[in-house]
Amino acid sequence: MYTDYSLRVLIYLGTKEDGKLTTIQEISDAYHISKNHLMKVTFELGKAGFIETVRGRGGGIRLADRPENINVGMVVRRMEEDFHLVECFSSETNTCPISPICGLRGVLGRALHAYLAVLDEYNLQDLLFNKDALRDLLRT
Amino acid sequence: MYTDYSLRVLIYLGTKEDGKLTTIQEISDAYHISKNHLMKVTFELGKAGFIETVRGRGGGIRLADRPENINVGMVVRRMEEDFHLVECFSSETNTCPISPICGLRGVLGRALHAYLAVLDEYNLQDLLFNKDALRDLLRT
DNA sequence: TTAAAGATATATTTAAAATACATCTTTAAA
DNA sequence: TTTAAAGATGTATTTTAAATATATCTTTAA
Repeated sequence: MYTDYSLRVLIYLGTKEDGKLTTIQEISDAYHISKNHLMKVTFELGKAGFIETVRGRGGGIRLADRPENINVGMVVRRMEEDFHLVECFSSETNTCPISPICGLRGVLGRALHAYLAVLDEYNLQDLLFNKDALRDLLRT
Repeated sequence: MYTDYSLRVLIYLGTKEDGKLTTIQEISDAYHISKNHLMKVTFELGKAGFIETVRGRGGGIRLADRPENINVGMVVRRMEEDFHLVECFSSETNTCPISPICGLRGVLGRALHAYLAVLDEYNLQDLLFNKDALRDLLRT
């Protein structure tokens, strides 16, 4: 749900010097997305432990760890709560009568596993290989 | 978009005797989903060549090929037009300033590829291994 | 010729995402 | 010690897309 914006926030923070704080306003300006919405994203990123948040004047957010240690698969798993491809993935709302014996969930589950396995091969550092160019595009 | 219902329609048709026609009404009743919506799904399934449609009295729909020859990956690819995980996947509406040099699209693209590769390993016949039980659940 | 079936366009409803608004808490600086 | 800048948090509105509904048309077997 917050996956897109979460990754963008982490990329933004990754272009900053280590330990430097960044305000949500600044990221909101850079990507032209709602500051209020970003506050929720950063709140979740903080709860999940990917970033540190510092309240009060002079505060802001920063990566909680080095980019090499922030795994893309983990971020997606934490920020995208339901990978609900077909109705039967969420048992509360499922109404499909064949779900008890249907092979679909297994097949789609295996596919999802493969999807996340690829993301597990990458960390934030891999997305920052051209850090200088990213900085340029984000500070114009 | 139509993926869930498309697969359910194909499973339903797969439980029928070869060549037998099934009305959309019948499938709508079995799954308790909107007949009008299913008509759009079957229309697309027909256009994509997965089913044959027969208009007029006594008409209906049937699989266009044997279940072994209907690949799950192909169905998902055809029925789910946009696998739009982050904004930059659809260039028309993309506003992300870093998309020209961002590594995210590549990584997510590779993950999507792995996802579909798993689905490519399965065909409709694989989803019908317990055809009799499926029939029971669908005709009650 | 009529009724049953799919074809097709438009409109409405529903649900979720995105955004906006408002108020609170924290904390550094004046 | 007050104030302003920052994040925290809850609620409401807007936007978008999916799902459903309505209506009319075409096809075709009985």
